[in-house]
Amino acid sequence: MIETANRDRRAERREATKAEIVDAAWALARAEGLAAVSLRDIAKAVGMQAPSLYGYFGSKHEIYDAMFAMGAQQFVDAEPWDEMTGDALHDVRCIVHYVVRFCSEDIARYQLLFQRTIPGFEPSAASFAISEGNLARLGEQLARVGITDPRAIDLFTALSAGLANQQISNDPGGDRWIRLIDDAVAMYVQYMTGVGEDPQPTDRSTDQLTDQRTGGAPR
Amino acid sequence: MIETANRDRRAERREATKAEIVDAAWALARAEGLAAVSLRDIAKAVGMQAPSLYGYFGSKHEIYDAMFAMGAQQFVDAEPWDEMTGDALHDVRCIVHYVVRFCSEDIARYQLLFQRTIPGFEPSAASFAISEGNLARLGEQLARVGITDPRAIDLFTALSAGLANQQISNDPGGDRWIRLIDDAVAMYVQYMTGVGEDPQPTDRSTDQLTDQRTGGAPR
DNA sequence: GTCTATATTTGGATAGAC
DNA sequence: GTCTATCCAAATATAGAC
Repeated sequence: MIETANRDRRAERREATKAEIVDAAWALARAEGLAAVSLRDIAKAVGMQAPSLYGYFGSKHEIYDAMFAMGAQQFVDAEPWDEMTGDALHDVRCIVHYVVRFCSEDIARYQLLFQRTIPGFEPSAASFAISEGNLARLGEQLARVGITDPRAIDLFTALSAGLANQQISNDPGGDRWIRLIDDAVAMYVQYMTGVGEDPQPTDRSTDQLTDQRTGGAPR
Repeated sequence: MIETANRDRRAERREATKAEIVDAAWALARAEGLAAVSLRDIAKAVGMQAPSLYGYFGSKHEIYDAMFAMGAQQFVDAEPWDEMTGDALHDVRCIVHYVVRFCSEDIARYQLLFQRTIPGFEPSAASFAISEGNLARLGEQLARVGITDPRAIDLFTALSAGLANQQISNDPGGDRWIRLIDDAVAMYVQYMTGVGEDPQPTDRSTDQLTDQRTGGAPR
């Protein structure tokens, strides 16, 4: 019994140290860029020498994999699905806001999770499963507001990815494309659900994009 | 006179060699990834030793810069603007097709031109000017079909970038998002120009995405 | 578990002969 | 202009002492 207790304590300590290492790696990635992360710097950040890291991870790629899993898990944890109302416009808007903010608030995380920027790195099956779960739950939510066609879902991901990508690439730290989300979602939902219900819905929605803020200089 | 002629020939030869080096660098980037390009490999590809490259470029970043300029110039050269008709739907569709194909047919080029994947590299003013010219001409074309609002243009770039990004990241070599372009453009143009002109335009367009190809399994 | 020491590889870049 | 030789730095990873 005492032995088991000791083992548990040791295992807990070990997991805590691993988490500390991954946290340090993320901090470095955010500060210096994902590709600039080195074992030396990680070790220095946690008060170790580089070789000591091999007591916790078998290779640098294993650290990347743990980072990947952590990032994907963060997406799960902050999911906005208790805010869903069943109204398509509101719910889709809410989801896209969440996705774009999640991507643009941490570019390094975005690159590791959604781009292929680390040469030779691929997430393990376990880590990748977290990501696939995210996509599946997203599909469920879209289905709940009546969007079930695979092509419609692909268009949704393209729209979200495009807004996030432009925000990150062309206005990092700003909100130039974030401010477009509501209009983009209006366009999408309108196209998906049909606008025939409202006699003249185009007047208002078109104005939002073509007449409003015409004088506003984009960054 | 003879001296000038000799100088010209030498200059031409020099430019030809520089072009050869940049071509080799691009070939390596496409084969091994942008970050995996090394001076040694470039030199080997053109039949030189690594230090000889410094007779043509002052640093590796200068080679990246020349690659950037070449990629941006390729975008100019293949521009589809002699195919413009003045019809918004047709022209926008044509432009998006061009952009998405340009991006997805060469991922290394896409990464260098549109993502920030090389740590510490920024294009020179001259190279960047080519890119800005591209964006400006794109804006002119959109204006010609009545899309002038900065926000509308931003939404256009987001939509194009999103389709290209998803195509590259999730279906490289395929056409899963390329096949969505026509629908995406219909959605966009419909939202921009207003659908009030057509009594019931939503029936057809909605069907395209929600009912058509429902059984088609996405990759 | 952590360290020091080191192997190994691979880069970019420079010096100087030819 | 191109070469050989070399420098220097940085990175991953391993061996073995403590």
